[in-house]
Amino acid sequence: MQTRDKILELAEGYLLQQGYGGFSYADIAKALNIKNAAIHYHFASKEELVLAIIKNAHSRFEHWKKHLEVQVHWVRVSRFIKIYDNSCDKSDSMCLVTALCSDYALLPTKVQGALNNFAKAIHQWFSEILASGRAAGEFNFEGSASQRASIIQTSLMGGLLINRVMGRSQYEDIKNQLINDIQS
Amino acid sequence: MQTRDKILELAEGYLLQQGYGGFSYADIAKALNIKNAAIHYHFASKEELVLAIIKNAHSRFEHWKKHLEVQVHWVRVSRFIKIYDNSCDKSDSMCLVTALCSDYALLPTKVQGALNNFAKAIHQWFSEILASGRAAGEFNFEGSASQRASIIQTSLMGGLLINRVMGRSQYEDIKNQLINDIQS
DNA sequence: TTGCTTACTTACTAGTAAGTAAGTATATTT
DNA sequence: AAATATACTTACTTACTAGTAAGTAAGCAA
Repeated sequence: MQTRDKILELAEGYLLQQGYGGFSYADIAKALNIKNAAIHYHFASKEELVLAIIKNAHSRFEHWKKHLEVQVHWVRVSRFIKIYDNSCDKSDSMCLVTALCSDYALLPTKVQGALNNFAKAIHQWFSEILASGRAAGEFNFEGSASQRASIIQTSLMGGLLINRVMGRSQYEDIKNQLINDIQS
Repeated sequence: MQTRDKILELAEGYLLQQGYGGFSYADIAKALNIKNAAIHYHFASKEELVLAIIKNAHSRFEHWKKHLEVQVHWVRVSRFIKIYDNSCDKSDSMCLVTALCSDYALLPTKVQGALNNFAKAIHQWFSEILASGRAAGEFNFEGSASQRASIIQTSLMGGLLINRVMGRSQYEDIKNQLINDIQS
């Protein structure tokens, strides 16, 4: 594994745990036993580094989407929720959207833009799944698919945060009830 | 208004917008046209300052609760939601729990503890309102009151975050559907 | 074998973070 | 009038931030 990829992986981990302002080049350098400047060689600025993280996550999401196209709607939804479960397992991380939203005011404009695109892509995909899943009789819920998608997404985002203070059981409670709320 | 209170008010505003790591004594000093060290006179450390902010918010919450005891359940719930609306209005702030949860790993232990108590108090109050409101026939929803409280609270938390990238209309969508979901 | 690229290190800068020690002006108490 | 407390300022420290300039060792290409 190349240094560049190790930096990306580590930085993403830190970002999800501490937010944009919560990690430094020094943290990464120390963990990889390289020098601060070596990171600057691969990513000229923190802006570029985080931009690369978002780009990576976005492209992973696109592949994940395509990979799941063969599945029925409820499998796709449960896999979507599983992503948040994994964040919970992985040292009480936030999701990428949450981590960046919470530091939104500190973000360089380009990072805000990339985050915007990513958040929109997730919401659009999830809304479509819920809409066509309902049409297919797999789901049953009140309100528009877009509204239901927003509630589930934001509740999982908040759930990962509240997990940090209230513990895993509350996250599980939320998740189970969100699933119940779309059950036909 | 005393300097101490001005510091508290300003610091809370910064905390809600930028998180724990996102504001500094210098920011506050500049805004109040005093020196860095003057803040240390009132609050020896950032830990003490944020502890005072949480204590303040917690006691405001207790008074608010008591003040609303005469109201029917649905008024109390709509006032609760109104708090999040106000955060949205006030320069796209997060709520206090969100702001602190997102920087949880950076928080001094005492701050984590105070946050814990505050988050628990909110959830407990809200669960009780939903439970007794349902018993009184004012609400109708699936699952336990605790689960429904968690969903509404975390979804509003996430809603305030997503408002920053997706705009106010998505927040409003979430809010309206959350209300619909408990309507009898 | 000379030159160029890759992937760094060394050594630094300017700026900012929280925090502190000592001094000062004003008001209050004795 | 003298002593004390309040609410600061001045001037500083230590530690860390992102970022940079210059140098270097290894590998590949002509």
